[in-house]
Amino acid sequence: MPRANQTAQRRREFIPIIAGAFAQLGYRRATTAKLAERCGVRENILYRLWSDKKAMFIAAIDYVYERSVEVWGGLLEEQGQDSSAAERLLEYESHHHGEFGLYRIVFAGLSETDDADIRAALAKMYRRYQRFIAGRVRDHRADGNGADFPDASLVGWAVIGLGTVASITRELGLVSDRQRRRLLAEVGRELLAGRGG
Amino acid sequence: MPRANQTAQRRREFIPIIAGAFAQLGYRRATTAKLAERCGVRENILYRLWSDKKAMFIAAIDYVYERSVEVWGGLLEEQGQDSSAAERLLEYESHHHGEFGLYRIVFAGLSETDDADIRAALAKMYRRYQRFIAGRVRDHRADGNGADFPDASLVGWAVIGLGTVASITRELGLVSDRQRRRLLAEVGRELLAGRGG
DNA sequence: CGATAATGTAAGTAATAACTTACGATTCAA
DNA sequence: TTGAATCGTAAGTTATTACTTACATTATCG
Repeated sequence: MPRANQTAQRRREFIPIIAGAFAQLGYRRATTAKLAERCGVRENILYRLWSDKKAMFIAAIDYVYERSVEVWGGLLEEQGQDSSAAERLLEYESHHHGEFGLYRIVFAGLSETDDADIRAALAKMYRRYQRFIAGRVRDHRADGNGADFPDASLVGWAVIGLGTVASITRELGLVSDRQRRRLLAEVGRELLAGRGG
Repeated sequence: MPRANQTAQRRREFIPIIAGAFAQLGYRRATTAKLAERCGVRENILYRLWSDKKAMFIAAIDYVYERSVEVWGGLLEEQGQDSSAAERLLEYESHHHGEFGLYRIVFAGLSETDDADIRAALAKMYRRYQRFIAGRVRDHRADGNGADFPDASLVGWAVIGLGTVASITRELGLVSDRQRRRLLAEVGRELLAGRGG
């Protein structure tokens, strides 16, 4: 009998490295040669694990989203605080957002949006992201904090927009870290609270 | 004597076409062959007008920004209305935003941010864009509408974020046109007004 | 052991795309 | 008319890169 198949294990081993490369370099510059080099193997090894480069990219999107959700999930479980999960999420993001390269990968993907599979992967990720945030906003408001306008689903999108622009300003060195933290905290809190509608 | 040099004229003639191609295809997919084809000439003609592809891209960024500013400038001059310029800007953007492909070009550029020249062009564009919006927000508030918190400069960035996420949702077909309009109008108006701080 | 499938290396291939070169055609003042 | 610069075409060239193939090595389990 031959040796056991380690495919799943190796995928798990390589995908953080691959995601990091896509985040750092973008889709096109992250050549398969570079990906392989960073993984410490030859290209054909990667091609045994994924059908093509696109599949590697989509796997990276999924991975990076899951990492984010893990962190956010942890924030939800921090009980016994007087802040809501939504507030903690904002607070966390204002300090650590974009840590896993989510936004850089998204930008890379958005330049490839005429590819149906990449579009679908991004769309799924955004939908789940927005739903998660909107849910936290609803919880926050249900606890008697703030009004119901603009509605939580719109606020979900707006918070994503806030995170995106925060990433852009960091990427391009447009504002100081302190200001970026204020942007997320002050505007984010304002969106969260809504208006007495 | 030879014939007159038409360089500037031709640049003006081609750049909208080139900008359109970059917006539609992204940086890498907009090959110089395609750009030339759309302009109805051969590649070397473009290379006589710009030193390289990067220069074409940066020219496209500038062009697209200037088109936006033209439109917004027009909105400012519409006097005799009871809405402020900031409100009209939001209203306009909620219906027509992204018309000139600004966001698609930006996404393309953000995937090339390790190129110093492209970074610089994008950074300049963002700074001017944010300053313009923040100025309108200040005017709006100075007329007695709303408070001064969060401050106009942060709101400027937040509005850009709003426009960005609106473009993403459209790009990926994530929300209906109607909801996207609500996103810009309702959340935008909320940001504009600020809180009674 | 030893057969077998997994794992690895190294080289190759074919397509693409940025950029160039050679050269002919056109315009226009002198 | 003509010479010189502009304007145009058509064909290279060179580098890159996604993906493949051929083949050697290794680990496992009956």
